[in-house]
Amino acid sequence: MLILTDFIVPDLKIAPRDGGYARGQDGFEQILRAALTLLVEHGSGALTLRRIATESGMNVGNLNYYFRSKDELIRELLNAVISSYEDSFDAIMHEPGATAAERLEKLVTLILEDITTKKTTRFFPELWVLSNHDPFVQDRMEELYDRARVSLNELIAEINPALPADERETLALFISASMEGLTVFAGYEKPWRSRMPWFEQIAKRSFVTLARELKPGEIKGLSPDAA
Amino acid sequence: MLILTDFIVPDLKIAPRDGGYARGQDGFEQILRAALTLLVEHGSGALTLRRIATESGMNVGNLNYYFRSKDELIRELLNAVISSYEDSFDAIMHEPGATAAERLEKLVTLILEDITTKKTTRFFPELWVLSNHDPFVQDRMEELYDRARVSLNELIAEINPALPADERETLALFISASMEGLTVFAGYEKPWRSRMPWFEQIAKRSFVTLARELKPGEIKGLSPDAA
DNA sequence: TCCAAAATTAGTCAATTGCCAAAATTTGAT
DNA sequence: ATCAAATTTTGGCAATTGACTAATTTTGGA
Repeated sequence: MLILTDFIVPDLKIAPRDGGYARGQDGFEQILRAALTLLVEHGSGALTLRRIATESGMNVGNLNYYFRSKDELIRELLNAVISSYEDSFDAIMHEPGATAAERLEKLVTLILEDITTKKTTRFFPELWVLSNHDPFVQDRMEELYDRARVSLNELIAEINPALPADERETLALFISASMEGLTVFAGYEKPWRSRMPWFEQIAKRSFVTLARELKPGEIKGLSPDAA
Repeated sequence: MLILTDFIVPDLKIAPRDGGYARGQDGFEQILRAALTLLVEHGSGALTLRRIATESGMNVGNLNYYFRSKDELIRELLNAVISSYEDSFDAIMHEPGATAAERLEKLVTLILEDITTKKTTRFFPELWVLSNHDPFVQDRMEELYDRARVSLNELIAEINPALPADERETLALFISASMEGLTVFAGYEKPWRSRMPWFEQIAKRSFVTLARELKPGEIKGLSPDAA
C-alpha cells in the first residue's frame, strides 16, 4: 500500500509584502519554495544561490534582488516554514474530543503522524543543527516549541489540576521531547518507520498515565546529586 | 559557578594503521581530532580541508596524503566518534546495581547526563542530518543505536519476562528515542538544560512503570487505522 | 497610451573550495 | 651511517561560491 501524501510540496507561510506587483509576491514565494525543496530533498549542502535559482526557474542575480544576502534568504525560509507549523499547531489545538485524556491521545496521534512526513523528518533535524550555532534560529525554534506546548500544557492541567505549574510545564516538555526523538527512529524512510503505530500506543499510554498519576512534588523529590 | 569539563577535546576511537611510522598515526589522529573540534565548535560548515589543516597545524596538501578525499575523511571521523560511543555504551552496560529496575534507572541517569555534554549535544544532531542523505551514515548510525539498546533490552526482559521479544524491542526503542529527544531541549546550552534533573526523574518513573506494567499484546491491541 | 516603478537578465568579480603533482624532509630498520 | 619508505611542504589548478553592477524587460496605475 502506498501513501500518497509524500510528494506534496511542503507548505510555507509567507507574509504579504509591502508595495509591489503580484509577480513579485510570486517570485518571493517561488524562491523560498525552491529552497525548501532543496533542503528537504538534498540537505543544507544543496542550498546554494545557483541551485535555488535553477530550482525556481530564475536568474541568480534575481535572488539578490529579493534577498540582500543568502543569510537573509535562509532566515526568511526558516521563518516561513516555522510559521506554517505554528499554524498547524493552532489548528490541532482546537481538535474536538470528549475527555481531556482522549484529546491528549488525539494530539499525540496527530504529532506522531506529522513526524513521519518527509517535510518534518528532514526539516527539523536541520533546524536543530542550525540552532546550535545561530542564536536567531535558536530563538525562533524555542518560540515554535513554546507555542506547540500550549495545548499540551492545558490538557495536563485539565487531567491533573493538582500538579503545580512548573511541574506541569516540565512534564509537557518531557512529552514533547519524547515525541521529537521519534523523528530519528520512526520518521520518513527511517528504519523503524513501520512501528510508528506501536510507538503511538506506548506514547499515549505512557503520557496519559504520567499526567494522571504524577503527584505534586514527586518530580523534585530527590535532589539531583543524591546518591 | 563554572563547569570545568566543557573544553575537553572529545574522544575518538581510531584503529591502529597498517604499516607506517608512529608519526603517521599521530598525524592521522590529529586530523580527525581537529575535524571533530571544528564540527562541535562551529558546525559542519566549518569542515573545510583548509580549516582542518590549520586546526591540526598541518598543511592542506598533507590531508590528501592521509585521506583520498574529503568524503573519506568525514567518514573516518564519524566512524571514530561512533566507535568511541560504542565503547562507552559497552562500559555503561556492565554498571552494577541491585535490582533490574535500579540498573535501568542508573542507565537512564548515565545517558541523560551524557546528553548534556557539548560533544553529544552537538555531534548527534549533525549525525541525524547527515543520515538523511547518506546511506553510509544511516547504516553506521543504526548500528550504533542497535548496540546502545542491547542493555536496555536485557533490563526490560528481566523486569518483565512475560513481554514478547518484539514488544520488548519496541519499548526499548521508545525509551531510547525519548531520551535522544531531550538533546534538543535540555542538552548543552539548551534552554531547558537546568531542568535535566527533573527530566531524569520523570524518565525513570515513566520507563520503569512501562517496563513493569505493559501486558503482552497491549501495544498491538488496536490496529493503527481504527477510529 | 504612457511611464515610473518593479522585476528580471546578463555578465563579472574576488574569494574559497577540493584536489593534485612534484620536490623536500623525516623516519627507522639495517 | 645508509637508504628506501613514509611523511610533509610548496605551489598551483579548475570549479564553485556569494555578491555586485549595468542594462533590459515587465507591470499596472495615470
